[in-house]
Amino acid sequence: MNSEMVRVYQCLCDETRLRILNLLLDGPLCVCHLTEILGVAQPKVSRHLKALKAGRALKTERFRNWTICRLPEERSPLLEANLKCLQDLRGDLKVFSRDLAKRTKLLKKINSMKGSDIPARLRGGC
Amino acid sequence: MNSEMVRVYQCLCDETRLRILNLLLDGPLCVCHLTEILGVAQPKVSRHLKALKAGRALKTERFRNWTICRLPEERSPLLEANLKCLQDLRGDLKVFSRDLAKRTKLLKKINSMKGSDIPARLRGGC
DNA sequence: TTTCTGAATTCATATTGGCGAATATACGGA
DNA sequence: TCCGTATATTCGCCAATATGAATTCAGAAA
Repeated sequence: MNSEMVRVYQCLCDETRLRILNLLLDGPLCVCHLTEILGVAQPKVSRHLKALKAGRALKTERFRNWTICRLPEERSPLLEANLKCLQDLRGDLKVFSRDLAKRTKLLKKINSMKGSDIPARLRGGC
Repeated sequence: MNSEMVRVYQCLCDETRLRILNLLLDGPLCVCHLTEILGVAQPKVSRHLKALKAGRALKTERFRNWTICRLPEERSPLLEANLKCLQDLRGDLKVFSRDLAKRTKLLKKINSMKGSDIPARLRGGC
């Protein structure tokens, strides 16, 4: 060690990071939308994203000015199991449900605006 | 939060604590045996045990001079899932296998000594 | 009571981690 | 080229955590 295991747990043991993973379970988001939904300062979000990347729990992709965040397609068994746990438990925790509701609302607002030229695979993001 | 979730992850994100959980998956152990198997200082073990208890990932029981450590019978879904992960992954990580081998050796040595008067449910412990 | 063993706690210190505020960088558009 | 938007990084600070060494505490045995 610090084995893969410890690194994964290290990035799971923070509330903000769990909230981010919870949001990304429903699809990609750009940093600015994450920031808005979470209601925290942007540098803070950025730092937590870095931590998640260090634990291989997050991938980012640049599109124009935006950084699109998503869960990695290939995940260690440990990460996979814990994402599933998060899925299962999200309903029980107010923070998580509230974030998801905000997410839905925000994306609806965006989609109702003039058609964006953002590629489909990034949609829902920015 | 700090929800149950974060607390669980907090106690999983340390190598020594994972090693302890790994050992306890195979049955109870007293603090002195844990100390010997792990090969670390006793106060350090003691402190990590305290951390595990804080995350409800460990129960202790006093018997004479010894403190017997075991996994709690009732575990949150999150803890349960991660203990299962540990089971699955233990074979891949040298530290874990080495600890288990040491454990086996130590217990064999102890059992070959004069019959102890320790209750059966604590056996394997001290 | 004294002594011994096993375990927990304290102390001082070092390391890490998170945070807000400010600043820097990257990049597209005017 | 200059500007504005989106994101990342740096800095200074504080809180939390980990550690070794020493000490204390609890209980059993002599």
